[in-house]
Amino acid sequence: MRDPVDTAAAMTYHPFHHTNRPGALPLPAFLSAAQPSFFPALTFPEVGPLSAPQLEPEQLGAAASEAALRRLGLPVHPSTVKSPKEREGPDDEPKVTLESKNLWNEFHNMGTEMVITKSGRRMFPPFKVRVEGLDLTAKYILLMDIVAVDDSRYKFHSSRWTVAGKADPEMPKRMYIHPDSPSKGGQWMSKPVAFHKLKLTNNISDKHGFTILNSMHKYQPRFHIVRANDIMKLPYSTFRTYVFPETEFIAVTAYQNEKITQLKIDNNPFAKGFRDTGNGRREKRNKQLSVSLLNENQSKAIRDSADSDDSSEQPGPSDPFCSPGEILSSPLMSTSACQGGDSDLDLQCEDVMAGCSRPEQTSSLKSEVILWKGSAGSKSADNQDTPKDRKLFRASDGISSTEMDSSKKSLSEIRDGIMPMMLQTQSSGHLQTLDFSGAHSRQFLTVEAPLMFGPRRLTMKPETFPNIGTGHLLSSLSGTNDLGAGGLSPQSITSPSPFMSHLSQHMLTSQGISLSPFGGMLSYPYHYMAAPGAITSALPSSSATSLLSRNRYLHSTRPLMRFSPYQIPASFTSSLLTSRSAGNSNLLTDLCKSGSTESHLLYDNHSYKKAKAKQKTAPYKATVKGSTDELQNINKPAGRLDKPFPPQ
Amino acid sequence: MRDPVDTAAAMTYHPFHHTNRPGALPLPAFLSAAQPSFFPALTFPEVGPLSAPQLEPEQLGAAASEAALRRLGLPVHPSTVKSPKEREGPDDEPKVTLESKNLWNEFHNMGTEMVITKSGRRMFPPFKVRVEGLDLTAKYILLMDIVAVDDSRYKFHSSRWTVAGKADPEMPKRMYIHPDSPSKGGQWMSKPVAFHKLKLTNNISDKHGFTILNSMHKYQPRFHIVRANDIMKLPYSTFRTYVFPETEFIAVTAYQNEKITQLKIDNNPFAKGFRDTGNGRREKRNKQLSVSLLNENQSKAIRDSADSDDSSEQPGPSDPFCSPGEILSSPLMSTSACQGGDSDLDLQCEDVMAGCSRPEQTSSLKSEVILWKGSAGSKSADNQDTPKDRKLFRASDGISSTEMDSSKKSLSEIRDGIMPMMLQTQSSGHLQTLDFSGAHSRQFLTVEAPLMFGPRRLTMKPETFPNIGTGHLLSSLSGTNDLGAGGLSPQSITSPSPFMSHLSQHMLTSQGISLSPFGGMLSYPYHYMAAPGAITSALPSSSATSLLSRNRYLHSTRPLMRFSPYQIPASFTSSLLTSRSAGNSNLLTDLCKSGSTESHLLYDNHSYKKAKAKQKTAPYKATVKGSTDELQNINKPAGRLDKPFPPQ
DNA sequence: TGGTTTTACACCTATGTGAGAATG
DNA sequence: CTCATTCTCACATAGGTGTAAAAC
Repeated sequence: MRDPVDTAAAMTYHPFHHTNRPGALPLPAFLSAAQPSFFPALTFPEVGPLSAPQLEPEQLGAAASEAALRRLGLPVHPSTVKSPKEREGPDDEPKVTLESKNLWNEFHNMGTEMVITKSGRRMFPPFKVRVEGLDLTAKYILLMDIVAVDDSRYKFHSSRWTVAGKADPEMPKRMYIHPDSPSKGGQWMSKPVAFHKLKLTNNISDKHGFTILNSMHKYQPRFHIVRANDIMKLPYSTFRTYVFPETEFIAVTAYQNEKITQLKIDNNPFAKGFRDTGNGRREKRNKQLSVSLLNENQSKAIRDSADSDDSSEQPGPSDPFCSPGEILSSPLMSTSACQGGDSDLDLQCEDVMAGCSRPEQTSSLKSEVILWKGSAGSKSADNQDTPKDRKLFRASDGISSTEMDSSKKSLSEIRDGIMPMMLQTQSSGHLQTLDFSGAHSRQFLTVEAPLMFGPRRLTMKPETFPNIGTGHLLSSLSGTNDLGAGGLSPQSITSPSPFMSHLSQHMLTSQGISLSPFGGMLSYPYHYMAAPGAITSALPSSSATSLLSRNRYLHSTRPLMRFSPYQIPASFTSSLLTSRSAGNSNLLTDLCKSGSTESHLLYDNHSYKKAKAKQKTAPYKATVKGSTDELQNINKPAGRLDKPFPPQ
Repeated sequence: MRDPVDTAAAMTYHPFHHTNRPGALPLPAFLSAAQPSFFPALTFPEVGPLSAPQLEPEQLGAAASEAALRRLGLPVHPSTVKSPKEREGPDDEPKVTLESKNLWNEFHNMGTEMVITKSGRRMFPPFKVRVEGLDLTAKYILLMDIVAVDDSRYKFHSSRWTVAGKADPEMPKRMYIHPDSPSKGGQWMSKPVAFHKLKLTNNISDKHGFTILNSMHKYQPRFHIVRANDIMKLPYSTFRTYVFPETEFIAVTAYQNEKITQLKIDNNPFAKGFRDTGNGRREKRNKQLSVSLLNENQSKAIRDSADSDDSSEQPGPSDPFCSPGEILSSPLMSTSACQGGDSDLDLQCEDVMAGCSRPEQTSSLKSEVILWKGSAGSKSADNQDTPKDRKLFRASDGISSTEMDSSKKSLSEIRDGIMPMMLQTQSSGHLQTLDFSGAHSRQFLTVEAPLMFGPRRLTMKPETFPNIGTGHLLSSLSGTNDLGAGGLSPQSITSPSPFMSHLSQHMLTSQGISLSPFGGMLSYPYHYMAAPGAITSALPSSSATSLLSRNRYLHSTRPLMRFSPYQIPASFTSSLLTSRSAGNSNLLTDLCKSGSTESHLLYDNHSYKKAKAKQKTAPYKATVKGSTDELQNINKPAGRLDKPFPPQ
């Protein structure tokens, strides 16, 4: 990974222009072979840039590879039917590069852990990407979300992570809209796009709009690009989803692997106080400094250089701003970052550096990227391993990308028991004017756009999705866990069904703004929040109700089925579009009240936890079937919601 | 200043292409008139881009204008003799724009104050510039320094700053090399260049490499661009110096003007805790919120938006990374930032935003800039006022720029008692290999380049420079205070003279690296540092000694003469090239020891202060002449140094 | 008991406060 | 010795981070 050769040839994913790296390693046979065989009869009326998986030689470390292989339900090419004119053109084949790849890989190689706390915790290797290939003047909305990787719960035993049963139910995932959205392509491309404000929490009652994760579960951050000049248009826009396998992590409430702890301490500027140099951090440590001595030292030096690095906007407190890990090729440290070629300092990294928005970030261009290419649809095994069973297309120097268009009609064909997931949105909307006034003297934003939600169709093959999925898209599904190949029949918003409950739900709290299709402002977790006094939103008992996102637990009396993170593009999601911005809740709540609102205490923290605990002991299905009472308890508040959506 | 018109036409300084703004105000007559008359017979074999002052209409506020007028000794065109082939070509006419102009102006209009503390303090409106017009692939070194504006000491009385006597002696100023240096033009231009790490201190024993300033004195930050692919080549490279008058400030140990305090609180993310919203900051306040109500509110809202802004690299702790002030045209707040035209949110600021590296920084493009154009040579009055006496060329929408080339032979002619300062470097160098190893596991940097220091010639007219000058270039001069028109005779390194003591001194501590022409590493303030145990550096008593920079106080037995900040390009400086990077001192010290070193406790803090105090009561010259004993005390350690440099 | 989770803490960086100290 | 100007320093605010012990 620190191979000079790697740094020489920057590989970023680009749909059409894949660079073949000279020193590229051969792609595992099963992967290469799998590619063609898995898409024999899939129909791609309009083969999008991502429909035909582009395989790149793998470059990731062993750990990364393993983890990668374990992940299935990869990106799905929606193969939505788009007329040529509707396509976005050649300028819309954005290339996305993960920043701090080296750092991410270091973590990934030993099993990244992300602490989740009640008050919310940032991700440490910060999730930051560099985007290229956007239309300079077109506006885009960039988002990210974090979805469950599988339906397993993990435990850290004897220095290794092992599966420890079925996953706990996932809370609906929020789509985090980058605060700068919408912005012009030129702006987005001018510098790496960071998602620092996205916080992770394990507090299911979180009112900040943080991403709620389950401890000891594995997650995968995803990045989305949507060409839209208005957040209100998100639901009908094409989502281009990028997944960087090395950003996978296991959520924990306390670090399990000491090596991870050490890596965090060594790299996170905010944890300087725990570094060996003197103060704090008593015992432990010492031994785990040998993970890969050379690498460690190198990267350490590199990271520390961030201290003296000034290039970032406003590095702030000692540099917490500059993710040290991405500062890998500062001109002054090119010797360590770019070991290849030139002995002349001045000539190093020239090609790579040129055009980079930040010298420090150049490194990512030099580091390899794993390309995960998802095909249309994938069959999901119960758990990890047996990669062949899955339509996982993986390659190095790339990322997986999915494109879906929820605003256009889409059709799909089912072949070989595999079918691309499609969502058809036949709008019949809602015109509303939302005046977003952030609290705290924030900037004002007035949006006036039609918000349309209409009949939608979802066609899919259930097995395609692991039991634990995004949850933020279709957080709950009615029906059995093994539907026929024909999948669920199309659901229309006019015929409310739990199945569609989350499809149209919309919630934006980016920039402290929450909006709902109902014309009111909603406090962040309105659809499952149990916070006293929190207005949870309007629930017109008519068709509009189907637009409301509901927690999957609402339907726990039936087997839960969730989409795999890799299979459900965020575009369908729409569910929770949030952005951390505490402090505005009052205003939002008030605004919400002004609309047609009702409080829905879906369930409380306590009962939820109880259910969760229960689940840990028994397999998921067992829980669903055996302890319905418990879940019923959780879903009590859902009763109301269930009315318009009879358990089918 | 918030005039929409201003924001429409972005004016940045460009040597050849000066844009004439429609609504430009006429330039003060004396300025226009002064220009030609002051350079009647000056010879400019190769008229550099800056030799002929370009005047731009003024746009600054009253306060800014006043301050600007008060400043003299403006940029000097070195008129160095450069053969056509040696010139850098048309690609080397960089345009530089100060970021956060609005914020800077807000501060400037009420008298910017910068707190200096023992432990070092950042500047608050962060000094950040956007550079354009560089050669994409050529390497550049960007630097900044802060120099005294005049030789006055100030006091804040009855809500206004007034002169309170002669200035105290200045400590040698360090040239802060941007940590990313050297980097390609493309890299520098890809985003604003920030100098966050530069810290201000009043601790003359500072070992961090911070910039040492005198409290209650006025300073002017300067920005320099040097086309060089190696830091070692700095001394022989052409420096393009840019001065933004609105960044002028008075150093204070405690804020004097409450309005400034409030502005800081309102804008500095790190001071959030003092904002009115609840906690901290008890009394005071309330009234000073009316400076310009509308503006205040606007900017306030704008700044606060930084909180939700995520676009910066790693906003880190609460956003300290994004200087709120510069976040003036975030896409979401364009309504307030861009008052003109479109009502459609999506269409606002399009032209301005396009191509900007950061949406927030776009604002600077819209704000006016003051252009200060210095001509070759200037006559300096004793103090402020009487602007006519000075060759001050000033215009709005520009900055002053100076170009000097210390690596080429230079000749000058003396006319009208005014002569451009010139420095001729006839190299006869020193080949050395420096291995820079930062402490703290920092990155490694190995530089192998010839470091040449040879016979040099300095021709100048003493009166050209105010008594208080940069100090970092020629911090002390032997000879009388009023030399004849012929100026000092050329000094050669082979004939050591105090006059040249600082010319060749070289010290780099950027990235925690200090290098000296002697092949050893030097701890930062080695030439005047009094810290116990700190190695102050080698002082070979041979010709090499003349390369060592020495504190001006070493020569205080003679009248002190310093260059005006505007007249001495940093290129000659070379004296102190530093960059904050504490913690490396040990290593550096050790390395220093490995060379031919000796400890020189030049003087201690106490005696220094004593001398300073003394100076406050009596005019500068008086001090020099009358209290030699006091100064002698300070210079005691200098005795050793004086040996090779007999008091002439 | 043991695996998790929670929580009060201490540390880091940055910033302004305000009382007390140093200086004149 | 007093008064006023300056300066210093312990604090408190803010936010992020891991720790260790307690809680669950």
